[in-house]
Amino acid sequence: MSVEHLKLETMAFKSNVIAILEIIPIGRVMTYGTLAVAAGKPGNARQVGELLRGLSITTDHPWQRVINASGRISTYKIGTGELQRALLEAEGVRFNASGRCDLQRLRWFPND
DNA sequence: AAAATGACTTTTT
DNA sequence: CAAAAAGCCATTT
Repeated sequence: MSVEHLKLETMAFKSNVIAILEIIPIGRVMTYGTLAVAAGKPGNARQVGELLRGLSITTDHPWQRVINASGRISTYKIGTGELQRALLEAEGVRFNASGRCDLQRLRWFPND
């Protein structure tokens, strides 16, 4: 495989992630890991996070619908996770006392 | 080119 | 159940 091809592959991965991100229904969530799987690169959860960081929060993308595998907010490491939580609560996502949401019920996958 | 990094995840304490 | 360790992999130093 050529280096060029690999580069195109990661570019495709990134646009896939964005495309999927855009169609996550309001009030539903995806984890970094499953989003990576849906975009065609299992094991690349961290790279999904990297990409989302690049979107720099103020965009129109529904970045708030991506959370970690334990059902919690992960953005506190780069800023305040309060914003993400508020945005999610505004669309109906509830969080329990330990900061977790019901992943079993709210997890979404294309073709759910 | 080797080592560190990190919006992660899974397994093991 | 919470915390630590180990695994992971593209990107950045």
